[in-house]
Amino acid sequence: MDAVIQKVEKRDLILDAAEALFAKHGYDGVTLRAIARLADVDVALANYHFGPKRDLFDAVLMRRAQMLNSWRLKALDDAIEAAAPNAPSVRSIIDAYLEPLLNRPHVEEPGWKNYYALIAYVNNSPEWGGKLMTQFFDPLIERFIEALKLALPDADAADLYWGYHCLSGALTLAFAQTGRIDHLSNGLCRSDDLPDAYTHLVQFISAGFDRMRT
Amino acid sequence: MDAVIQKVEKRDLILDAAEALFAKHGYDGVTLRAIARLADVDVALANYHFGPKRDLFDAVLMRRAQMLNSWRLKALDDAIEAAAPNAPSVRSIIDAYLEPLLNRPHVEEPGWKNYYALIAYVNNSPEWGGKLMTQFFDPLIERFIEALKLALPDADAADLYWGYHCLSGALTLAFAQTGRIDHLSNGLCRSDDLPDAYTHLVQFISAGFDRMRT
DNA sequence: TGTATTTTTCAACGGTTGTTGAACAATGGA
DNA sequence: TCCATTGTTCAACAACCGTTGAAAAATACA
Repeated sequence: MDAVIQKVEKRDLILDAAEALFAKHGYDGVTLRAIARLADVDVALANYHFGPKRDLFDAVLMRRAQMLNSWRLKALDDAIEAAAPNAPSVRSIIDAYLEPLLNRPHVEEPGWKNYYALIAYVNNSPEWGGKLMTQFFDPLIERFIEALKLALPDADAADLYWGYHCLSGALTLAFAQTGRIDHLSNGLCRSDDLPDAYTHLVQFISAGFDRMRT
Repeated sequence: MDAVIQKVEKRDLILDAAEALFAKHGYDGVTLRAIARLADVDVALANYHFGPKRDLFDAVLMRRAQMLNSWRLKALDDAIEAAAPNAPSVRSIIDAYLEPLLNRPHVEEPGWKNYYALIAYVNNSPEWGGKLMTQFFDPLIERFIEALKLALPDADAADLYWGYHCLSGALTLAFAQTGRIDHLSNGLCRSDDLPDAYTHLVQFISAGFDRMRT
């Protein structure tokens, strides 16, 4: 009976609304007025809490990036530890990268699905892909590359980087839920079935790295 | 000495300028005035030739999609014929999908690099990825899926569709030239080196499909 | 309670957007 | 040459943009 009624801050409502709209229409396709309308809040309030529009965009990206990075880091450490003193398997490394996207208490929350679509937008944008993704995610990804070097000691370094690039592109598109695979497969596969996408991604991407075993 | 001086139509200048800007900033990040300025043309002219902004965007997409589709179709037919009466190899099919992006007389033309970046934007957009990519490319892709079924007769259909989805995501990101892999690899790999990207893509993606051999 | 601080609203600013209709220039066939 | 068609420019429209400063409301603290 100690139900905690948490007051929902308007600041968070703005973040949620911005996340949903930025994910659907990109940075320039969204107006502060549309965000304010969806959050049921005055236009000026976004500027009060976050400053200019661009800073609000960064705040949306940052919020979940920190959570995701810590989950992935722990999953990777667990995989390495579980295999010690042997090297971790390729598959366990790829799984540590993907599994935190799903198997956390948050899966149901629609905000995360929006966030995955937003990351796809950012990752593929020549304007921001190089800078923002590097800033938010690459320190962690260095760790995954290092782990892959343990699993594939004879692999060429450039091959590993290009391999991760393939993983990144495949993952962000698959989790962007664009509806394309639904059309292409005539309904056999569904964009919004992230667990199914996850299963196929692990399989397909692991095979790509495994071939680097010389 | 029969040099043909071809008059450059302003209509084409608008298409080129729109392509370059849409690729960099997305649909909503570009104004008709910016396009007109880059093409050195009056604002109203875009509307005269293409109608509303959205139709200009479609025209940009369509122009090279038709060329690309015909080249890919021919490359696929050649691969199937070369292997006949045996089934074509996975690698030859993937190569038929990727090779036309590079080995054509146009490689030097910067417009194509812009176009590849633009396709990455469209493919990953929840707003258009499902509709536009389906409309412009999927009829051809059905043919590639059919060819893959010949090469992998025991593979599950859903696996093939998800496999193509991985290919599509990896390809569009790699060819978007976002500069991210440059940062991540500390300059070892270069985003704008499309031939290098192509080599690694063929290798990595072929491995993913090859594992479907049961 | 009264006061200081934070949060939220309101109204408005200058600037930019896509689009339009009318005027002007270029072109092509008679 | 003339005219009809096509291509291009110009000026302007209403609508909307991000941002701001001041007023009002809510909250926190004494």
